[in-house]
Amino acid sequence: MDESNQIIAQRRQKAKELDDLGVNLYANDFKPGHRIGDLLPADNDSEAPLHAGIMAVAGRVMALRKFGKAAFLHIQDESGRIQVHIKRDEVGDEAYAIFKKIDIGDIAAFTGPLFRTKTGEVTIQALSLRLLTKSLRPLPEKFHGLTDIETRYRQRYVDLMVNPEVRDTFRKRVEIIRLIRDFLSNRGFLEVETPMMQAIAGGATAKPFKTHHNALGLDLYLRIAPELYLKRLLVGGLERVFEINRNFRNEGLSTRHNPEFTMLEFYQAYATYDELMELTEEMISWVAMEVCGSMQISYQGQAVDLAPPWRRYTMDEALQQIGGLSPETLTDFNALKALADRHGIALQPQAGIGKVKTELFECLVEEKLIDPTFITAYPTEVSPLARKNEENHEITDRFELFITGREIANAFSELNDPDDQRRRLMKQIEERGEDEEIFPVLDEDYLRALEYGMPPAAGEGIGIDRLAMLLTDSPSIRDVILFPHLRPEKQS
RNA sequence: GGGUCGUUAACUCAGUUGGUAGAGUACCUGCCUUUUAAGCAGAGAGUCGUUGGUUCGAGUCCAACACGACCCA
Repeated sequence: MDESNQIIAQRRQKAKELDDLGVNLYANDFKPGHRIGDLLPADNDSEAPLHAGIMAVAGRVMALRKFGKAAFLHIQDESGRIQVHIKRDEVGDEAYAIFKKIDIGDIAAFTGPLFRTKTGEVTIQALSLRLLTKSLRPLPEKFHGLTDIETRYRQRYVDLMVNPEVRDTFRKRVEIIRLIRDFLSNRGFLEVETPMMQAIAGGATAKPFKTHHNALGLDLYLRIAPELYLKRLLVGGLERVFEINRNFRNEGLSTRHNPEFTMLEFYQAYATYDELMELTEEMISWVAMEVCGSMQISYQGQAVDLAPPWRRYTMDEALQQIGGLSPETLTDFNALKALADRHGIALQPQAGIGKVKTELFECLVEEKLIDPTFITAYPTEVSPLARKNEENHEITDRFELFITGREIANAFSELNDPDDQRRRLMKQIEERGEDEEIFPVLDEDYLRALEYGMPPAAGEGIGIDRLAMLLTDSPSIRDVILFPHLRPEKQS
């Protein structure tokens, strides 16, 4: 696709010819009077009266059918696509000569009244035209469009231009986030921003990206979670806070993982994880209703019913009823370890019964949870920031939400006992194994904050990308991230 | 990290047993004032991902590498 390409050379030649005629190839003095979508009758009503008067629209030329002294073309702006009819007799010889040098892909403006063609299509009868931006590269073919996945991700601008369903997906993504903001704001949550660059990357178990601040002579990490900062705000007296922003994890890429991804976290003082289950059901089903028009949706051919209430299992129940474990196995550490071994699960020597159960759950149960399902009673061993259950200290007051076999949310009543928190973080550090990139040091300031007293609270994280995948029926996380990470192209 | 598949014109794709590369769209020229995958006629366009190897001869066979997709870890 270098500059010696024939089509590009021809377009550059046309651009030069237009320039020689005194046409500004990159004019910025035209103000559209109308959005294209506003000119088109709703529901394709073929009887609807048309707007009267002279319309002035601008957009990208997406299709062009020339007939010598007249032509039809389609121009597209963000709101829609409309046909334009242009006749030499209407616009004059000079303007028509310029029009003949306009290519598919150029951005142009047209003015004129609306009419219907004999096939009934609402069309602008051009009285004048302006070239606004010359395009030097050809658009993908009109019928098959752009389907090559690599090009679609690398050149998302072309993907967005020619694939309306891609524009639709990203509009829905924006809408999902807006609705969540509204939902939480209406419940008195305050949207806050906490550091992306952290000296200690806490709040989750993941490898962070490392960076360096020159003036401070300080290594910093891109955050893997905002959790510990948001809970500091609870200490400070902000009783309902949320943040929707990027987290960064220095791990592999897949259809479900991008190294930077968008996370909602919210915290509510004096609430418990039970209340957050209700809030989550209400919020996600409402967002689905608003975005998809129904709570019964389809994901990759699979029916998913998002209407509350949602199923709830404790982890032990799920392991028995869905994973097929017997009650005896569930309490027999050696039997659990043997079962894990049979499923090829590699366990650290220090792994306790809670860790083994969690691994078995991920292996045997997770992918079978298609309709929304809350899994509660997570082992304390795998929940270092969650409050222990009052009756049973081996489990926490925590849930995770699974839909279509994927973890969508993780929430718990918060641990606010500073001494217990210190012990649990220390245990994590001791057991981190050889991987020192995880949990580099104890976050003493967080513990100090807890010592001031954090109100009892519950908090939750929801993966926005995965929620967007679900509600836009997208098979890959890359389909809901505008510019997903790929290896750089070779520079020619 | 491992496995499978893919990479050919701007786009979407063919390419047989190894014998100097094809189509549609796009682009260019001509005709054409209600078309919409407009039509008709004609022309041009390729480092077959990269680098090696086998061979008289490689898009095709072999190897390594690059990029991507999917699956597994």
